[in-house]
Amino acid sequence: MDQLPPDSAALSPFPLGQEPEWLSRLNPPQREAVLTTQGPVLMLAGAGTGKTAALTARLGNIIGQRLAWPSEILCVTFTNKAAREMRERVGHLIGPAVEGMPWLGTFHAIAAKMLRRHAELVGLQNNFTIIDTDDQLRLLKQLIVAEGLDEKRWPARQLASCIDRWKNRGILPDDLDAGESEAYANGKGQHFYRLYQQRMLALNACDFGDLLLHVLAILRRHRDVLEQYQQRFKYIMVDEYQDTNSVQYLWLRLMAQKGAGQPANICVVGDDDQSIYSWRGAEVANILRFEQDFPGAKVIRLEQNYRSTPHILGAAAGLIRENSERLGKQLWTEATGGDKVRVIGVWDGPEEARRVGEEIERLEREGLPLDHIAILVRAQFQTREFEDRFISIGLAYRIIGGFRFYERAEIRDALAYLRLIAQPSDDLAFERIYNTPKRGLGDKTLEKLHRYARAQGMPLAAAALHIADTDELPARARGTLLALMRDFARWRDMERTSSPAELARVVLDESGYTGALQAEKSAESAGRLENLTELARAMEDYESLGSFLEHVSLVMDNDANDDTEKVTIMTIHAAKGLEFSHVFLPGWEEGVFPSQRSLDEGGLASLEEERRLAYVAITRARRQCTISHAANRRIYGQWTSSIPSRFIAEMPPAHVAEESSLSGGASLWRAGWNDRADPFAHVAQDRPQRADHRGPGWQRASAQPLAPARRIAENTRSAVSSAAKPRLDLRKGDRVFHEKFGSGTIAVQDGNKLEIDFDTAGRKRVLDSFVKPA
DNA sequence: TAGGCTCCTATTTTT
DNA sequence: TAGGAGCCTA
Repeated sequence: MDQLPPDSAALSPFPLGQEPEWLSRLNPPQREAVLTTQGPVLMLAGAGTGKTAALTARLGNIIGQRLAWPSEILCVTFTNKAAREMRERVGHLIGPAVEGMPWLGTFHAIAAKMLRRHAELVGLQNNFTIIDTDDQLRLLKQLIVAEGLDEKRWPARQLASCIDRWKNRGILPDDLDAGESEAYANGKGQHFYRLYQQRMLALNACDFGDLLLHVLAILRRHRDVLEQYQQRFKYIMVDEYQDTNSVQYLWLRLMAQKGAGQPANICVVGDDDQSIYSWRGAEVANILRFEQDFPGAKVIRLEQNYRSTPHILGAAAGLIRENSERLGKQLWTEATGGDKVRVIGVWDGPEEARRVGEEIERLEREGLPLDHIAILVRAQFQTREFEDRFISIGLAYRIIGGFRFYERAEIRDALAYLRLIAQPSDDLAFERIYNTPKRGLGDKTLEKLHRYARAQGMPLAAAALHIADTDELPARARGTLLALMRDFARWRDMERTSSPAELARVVLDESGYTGALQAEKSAESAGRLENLTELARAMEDYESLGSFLEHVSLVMDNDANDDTEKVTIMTIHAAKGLEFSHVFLPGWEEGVFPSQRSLDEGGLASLEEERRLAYVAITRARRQCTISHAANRRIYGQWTSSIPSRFIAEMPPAHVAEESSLSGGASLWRAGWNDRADPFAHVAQDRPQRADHRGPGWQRASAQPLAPARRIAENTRSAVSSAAKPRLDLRKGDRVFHEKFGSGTIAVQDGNKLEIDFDTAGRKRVLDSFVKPA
């Protein structure tokens, strides 16, 4: 493995001794992947094997060798983050030439770009709107109700997920077979799918699935367009190929086709063992049959892992070996030593959070920065336990996930205003804001508007203007509508002369939106106002409203620009592609992980996906991986007891160290229980909201003999952290604002820790970095 | 029309 | 448990 294959030197296009550093530091398989520039290549890259380095080096080599211009390379990723990272890293290799890579981006961004060029071929205008799931659901709901169906019996969500699935597979309404149509409302699936697509065209709108589906339809129906792209793209590269769905696959295959006898220059990178998005339409089969799809494909395995210790790799490898249907890889590392994967059994959820918290405090005392530590969970609800605990012990954490920036209600509202300015026919945007902020326009008015708009065949905004001339509406509603439409006319004028950011600020102000939020004065409203400010700030980078709107629907994500050291809490899905020195994996219990739903539905395939998820989780860790399982857990307010996850037993014992607090803890508890009236009153004080829990788990946890030890740990900790400098701008008695708890008054200041009497949430201990002066 | 009350549901979520 | 959605009443 560490010997260069004989032909390797010959492969090098550089004279001996003059190789650039980025090439010579690659290992042999990476090098082979970089230097194989003709024909299809499948790069099977295990976790932590330097996949991105190889991929960017390959790009750099192709451009550096002048095998293609940057504009002749199609390079697709799944996330904006990956695209950004790739652009940056290639930039380091080839310099400003990277600016000329217009076709490096996410599938959706690239598809949108193509679609804007050829929109008329599918009946759209090139300024079509890209709608999000929220708009999609509202639209579907309208259709369902309009067709006289009970929306409760046949939820819009269900229809949305059917349509999504069909689109992911490249099925148009006409191609849908009767069996599939059965999936919604007794065979009405096809009917609704067709209605929805018609409505989308009428609205000049696309959902995410449409972007790819429309482009596929164009490529299939218009040879000239297809050939144009086939000729343009001399090279195609695809990251995370195991996550492609059918449309993406068909799309790539069409584009990669060359004339007879010419090999397709397509290079895909992926890892079948890290395929965890089948529920979003990803087809592992795409990567499994790459060699058949592209005959003569060279398969290159990247198996040398640069991330984890042998024990971590061994545990992960043993686990994933339980799966069938694998291309098979054997990860290895030159690293030696390191701890075994730890498995800890605890009594219940709160104890688990306590243990993890103590462990993290210990690591912190040993000098490990908090941002090297992550807690990776199967499902969002698991984060709460940790959040509660970390707040009470004053441990800095950050939760990744939940709402993305542009999914927040206030951002969507603001965007709806802007969309309606850019496109008066955007009915969905109109509906969203016509009574936001509240201006006294209700359902009755909207219904009339709808009727009028349909009868006249015009968009809602136009109908609003027209109807104001009639007696259809009461005078007050008429006046309000007219005023609103006048505002829009004014904003549209302004759009031509002002920057998007300026326009946004004016619109939010003049519409009364910010005013309404300011008047609200709730814990959330302050945060919302801040988000709106942030939105306007983000718009400053854009020339036109149109370019901003395109960007926001496809590319905008909120990387918390927060550089303080914090423990990261997130789902395993969100952690794919990341690495941490120390990783905690809580909740490895049957029913939680693997999740109950995957056990109930989906059979073996879905169990194997859970197992891949476990594999991804373990391989995030560089030095230490700690798995825990609790005997009791409260899920949806119900105490449930569970057994350890099967995945624990599937890891080879040689790489695992098991410890349990259960036997010792429980027997000690039994011995001492009668002697103590309420030995853990202080625990209850910590969490008064939990004092009424009388479930067995709670009682046992309260009685945990670990608690005194914990008290000591906390004392030690505060002795240490008293040294942390208090903030000079805060003092006892000051009014402050906390994002989660709202406003309150500082009662105690202890180093960087505060005890605050919150107006609504009561007294809490928090870190001063979490509050700001009110 | 708006706010209050009750009922219902509940993974993962790159775009 | 908790949040959202829909229904009902002032």
